[in-house]
Amino acid sequence: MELIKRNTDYALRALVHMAETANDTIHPLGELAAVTGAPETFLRKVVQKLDAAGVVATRRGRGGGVCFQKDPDVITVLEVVEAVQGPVAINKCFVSNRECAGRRDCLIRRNLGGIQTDLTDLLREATVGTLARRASQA
Amino acid sequence: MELIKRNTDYALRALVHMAETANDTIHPLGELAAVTGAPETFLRKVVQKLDAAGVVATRRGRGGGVCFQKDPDVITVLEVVEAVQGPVAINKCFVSNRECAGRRDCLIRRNLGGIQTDLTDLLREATVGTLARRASQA
DNA sequence: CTTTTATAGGACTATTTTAGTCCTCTATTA
DNA sequence: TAATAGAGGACTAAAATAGTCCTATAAAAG
Repeated sequence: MELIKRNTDYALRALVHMAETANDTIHPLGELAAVTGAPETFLRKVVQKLDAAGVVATRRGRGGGVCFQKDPDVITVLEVVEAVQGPVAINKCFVSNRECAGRRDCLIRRNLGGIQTDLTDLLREATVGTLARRASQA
Repeated sequence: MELIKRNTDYALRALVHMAETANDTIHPLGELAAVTGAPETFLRKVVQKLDAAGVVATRRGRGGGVCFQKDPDVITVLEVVEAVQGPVAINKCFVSNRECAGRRDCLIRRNLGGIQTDLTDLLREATVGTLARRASQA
């Protein structure tokens, strides 16, 4: 099981690449696709989700592309994962209650809630900004 | 994304059920299937993996079934997840190096290793024994 | 005002993973 | 030796993930 799927992996690599230049630089998709190794059409879908989540902004037409919509230092890994993949859950009980419907007697729900919280906290501690700084220390 | 898939969910529910009786009680698969809501043939596969991992032992023939091979208090959730689903990884980089092949310059590998470690630690802290005790305090 | 460049967005397909079934075989014990 | 219970492999089904394609729209340059 992999927590971070390919789409989020592409997103993180693209965002860290962007964080290595001035924050208002506009990066065309072609550039991001080259840097991340993602197919450009696929990366576009990923970027659209980051846009919808308010992480990046996009511009069409000549000179268009992708730039940050907020400071990389306040963009958490959790935020990116959730924007691109959807909610992070330890199991079905924590995804819209569709499995256990919040039943009081649900074993998993009652016992693993703490792990769920700790996991999301972990993902909230890392930001795109910190990743970029650590990445640039060769 | 769900960290705990259905097979592991079944496994945990079955193990906690078993932990609520004497440790050497033999539970036929039919009983475990009824308690967990899993199809019996599917649950058998799950039990086989727990057996291979040394978590439970099985007996064939009349009066046969499944019992603990070690104390529920030393069976960690991580152990169950890994036995049933395979390795827990934050992303491809941490599954047999097949994506980044351990490259020094792999962004994800260098930066998210800490989260990987913290996550497995979380899953190691909970045991079947503690889950069972918390489940029985209605 | 039209050509060029670049993203938007939806429908579609392919691949992989997860879930579950089925059938034959072997072990156990009454 | 009949009945019961798991072993193990081949197979199918369903769902999630990954990726493609086509048409439309926006922006800027000429």
